[in-house]
Amino acid sequence: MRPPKRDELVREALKIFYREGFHATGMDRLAAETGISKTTMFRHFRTKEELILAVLRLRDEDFRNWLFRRMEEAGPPRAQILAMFDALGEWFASPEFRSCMFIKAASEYPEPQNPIHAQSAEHKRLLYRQLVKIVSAAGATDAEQLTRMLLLLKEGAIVTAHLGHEADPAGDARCAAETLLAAAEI
Amino acid sequence: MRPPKRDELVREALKIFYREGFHATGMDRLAAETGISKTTMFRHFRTKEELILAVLRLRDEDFRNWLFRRMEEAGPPRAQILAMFDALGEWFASPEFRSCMFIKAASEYPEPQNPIHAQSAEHKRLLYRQLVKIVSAAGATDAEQLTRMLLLLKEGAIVTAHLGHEADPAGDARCAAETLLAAAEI
DNA sequence: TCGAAACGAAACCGATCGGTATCGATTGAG
DNA sequence: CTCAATCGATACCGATCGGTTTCGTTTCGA
Repeated sequence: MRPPKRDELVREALKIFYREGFHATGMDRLAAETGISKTTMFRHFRTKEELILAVLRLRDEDFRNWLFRRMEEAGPPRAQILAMFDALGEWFASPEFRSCMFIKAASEYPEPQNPIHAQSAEHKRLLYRQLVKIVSAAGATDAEQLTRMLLLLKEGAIVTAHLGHEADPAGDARCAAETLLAAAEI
Repeated sequence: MRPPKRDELVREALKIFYREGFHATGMDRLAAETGISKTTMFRHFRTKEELILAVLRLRDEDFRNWLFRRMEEAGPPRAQILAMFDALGEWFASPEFRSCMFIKAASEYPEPQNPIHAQSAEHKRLLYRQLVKIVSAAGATDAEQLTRMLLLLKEGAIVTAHLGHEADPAGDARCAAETLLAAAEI
């Protein structure tokens, strides 16, 4: 039982930051809602920013693990790519869905040199590197370009699902992705 | 010279909110940076939220006017659609670019029933209605679905340009759009 | 059993939050 | 000229911000 409170804090803070936003969530309310004292919080993290960075690290791990595990279950590369959009659709349908944590973080910390912004960008870079392997395996001629296009659809679907009236952004994205794959002879 | 300060305030507040975020910008600092006294600010707007809503109304008008005027210059419907992505590319290249104001607003006010969130959603809806006419004129069989797909690319390009390492998200989006148009026989 | 480390309760810090109150100066239309 | 509306300066309000300090309690391995 070394630092269990630290992990518990990061997990709980993730939920609250995701639900309410970063600036809107004060450390006092964080302490009240998690049941973890402010003293303990600031013993593990010297600043709020450090806590946020830890939260984003956890989210990056959780999200990429979840997404690519879902995709792997689909079988061959082409099916894996399309399965990404099916997974997104399930995510959007959950009542807790409130857009992408990293898009939100970058929105609240807009300067590119900000550590929180930079770490959010890193998440997107890792996603890209992971996806480009699958697109390559699917036999794409220009796998990098196709990957970038597919990720545009993914990001667009996320913000549209959060902001939109649209019935099924994940389905639209999947449909567009099928067209892109067909044009790439995949 | 009826209420010139009001308009000036909204214009200046737009810049600052866009640059720094909503929660991060206090009314005191807004007064200091605009040179308009807090007294006057609160005479025109009863709350910060009312000011933000006015800012978003202005932004909605400005952005849609700018974008669709740019598109009209391109000539026929198909060229107009592609011109949207060229316009985005120019926007991304400007040093003041910091993502989409409405995506940011929805990020900071995540609950759908929040007035700021709702008004941001309304902007996206107006964009959709305007674009679907052009896509229809281009001769699309399912203009609504095609419009939704094109807007996914647009939103994806915006967040990727803000968050990304990517060299040219607008170019990638345009390229994907060309594929979608070709598949729709346009 | 002892000591170090992890924890909590609570008070405290200066700064800033959104918003108000008071009062006097400026201005423009009748 | 007058009167009402617009504006600014300044001080103020209670609440909350991120962060610290103090001190007492719990826990667990050596």
